[in-house]
Amino acid sequence: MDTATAPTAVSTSVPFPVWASLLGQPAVSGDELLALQRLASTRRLAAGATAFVRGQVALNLVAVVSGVVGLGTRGDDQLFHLERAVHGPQWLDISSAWICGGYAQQAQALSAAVLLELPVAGVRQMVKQHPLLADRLLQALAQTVQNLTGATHDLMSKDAQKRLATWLLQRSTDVGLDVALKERKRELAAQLAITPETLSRLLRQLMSAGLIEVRGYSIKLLNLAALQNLAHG
Amino acid sequence: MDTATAPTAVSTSVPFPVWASLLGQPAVSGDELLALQRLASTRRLAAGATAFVRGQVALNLVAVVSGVVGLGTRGDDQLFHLERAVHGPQWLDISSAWICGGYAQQAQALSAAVLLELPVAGVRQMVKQHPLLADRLLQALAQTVQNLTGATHDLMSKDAQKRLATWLLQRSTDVGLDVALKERKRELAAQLAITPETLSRLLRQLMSAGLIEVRGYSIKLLNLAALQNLAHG
DNA sequence: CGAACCCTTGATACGCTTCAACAAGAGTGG
DNA sequence: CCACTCTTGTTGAAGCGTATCAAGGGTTCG
Repeated sequence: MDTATAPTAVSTSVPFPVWASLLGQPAVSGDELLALQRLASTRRLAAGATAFVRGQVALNLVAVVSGVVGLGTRGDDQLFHLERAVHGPQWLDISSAWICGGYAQQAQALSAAVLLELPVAGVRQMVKQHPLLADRLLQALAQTVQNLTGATHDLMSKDAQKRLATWLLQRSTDVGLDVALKERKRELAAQLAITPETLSRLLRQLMSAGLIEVRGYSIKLLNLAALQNLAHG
Repeated sequence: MDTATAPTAVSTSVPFPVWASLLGQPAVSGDELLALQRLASTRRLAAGATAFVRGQVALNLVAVVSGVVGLGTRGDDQLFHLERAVHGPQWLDISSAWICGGYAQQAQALSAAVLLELPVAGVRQMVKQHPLLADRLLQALAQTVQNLTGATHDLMSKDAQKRLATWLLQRSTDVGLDVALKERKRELAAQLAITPETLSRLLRQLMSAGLIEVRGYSIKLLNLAALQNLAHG
């Protein structure tokens, strides 16, 4: 257990790059940033701790500053069924708070993590005087919509192999031809909406076909063209 | 063919209830509405006409005023694969335009339809002077995110029967215990991400179990409790 | 050392798709 | 009017894709 077993709400300063990552380019002015800083509060979560549950009244825009937080639903038997993993710094939920109603999902820290919480009431006030902030928030929400649209599309019209190929290619553009898994394979499987067993079989299958090379948590892409063909064909 | 074979861009006035439906409550002021009216342009689409295609640069927020427009992707062979049907008055795409990049999906009129287009550049200007509009847009986007989150969740953790039960119950709350299909069954199937054949079998199955009664395009729910049990269990 | 994970592998089962055939309207033209 | 075709929904048989269950190997850690 960490020293921070009880989630504490402290007004710690959040580093600038975090804001840049959340609000995108062009950067908001230092003026607005200061106001945001005053509004924001941070919360430390121990691994396994719950950030919020489905249905809980959403008063804050929530972001992950550092660490990994999983989004999903609690199963019937208290068990947590992971659907998506969010690595900081990134928004965790910018949609629920704008609407009267609760969070749509449950969030649970997969590692020790630091959360950033922005009371939506305060943000509403700020938006009135800082149009640029409104623009950044609209863009962030729009990006979320695009991502989710892509995810739904993939789920509806691609099989597991195609989804895996798509995921590998997306990761490769960030890093290079070597994809180093930052997550457990079971978390990757959850993101792809398949079981760990199926993921294992698919990786073996792609390896046998000579498209990739798997060594533990490091995957080397050997045949980009074939992978792209798989992903989009 | 209709009289409007060529999509025409005319600055027709859009009725008030449409704006109310798009922007939600509390209503924006008449002042802002007038400015929006000046900004907006409408486009008539014949059945089958294409509103926009995937990748096309998105300059407008797009809404359906009346009629039905399908969102999906063009298959390999020019064929259109339907993923979601949008009935007017409702937003068709409020996310793509905010981001540098194109539309995420293709949109095609399923019936004769009227589109409303708002140039995002103009909306950006308006947002600076009308904070209430910004708030309404944020809410609309947030609602879209919630809907998509729900959709992805359903796809990942519910089988076809559960999704159908969920859909029936959702429709029933709007209308009553009789659900009258406004769409072809194949469109419903597409929304549920199943084939028409499977939908037919599922309906028969639920009918045999005495949970519903199907007569053509009208479905009567006979056992709400059992359906809810199916949907959420 | 055993315990607790994580990943793998195999056998089997189930859900859904695909393909093919067919019935029931709706529109069309002889 | 009938024959024709087009569309929509239904039904059946077969097959693919993925989940589930069970077992075993590799680590890490107490």
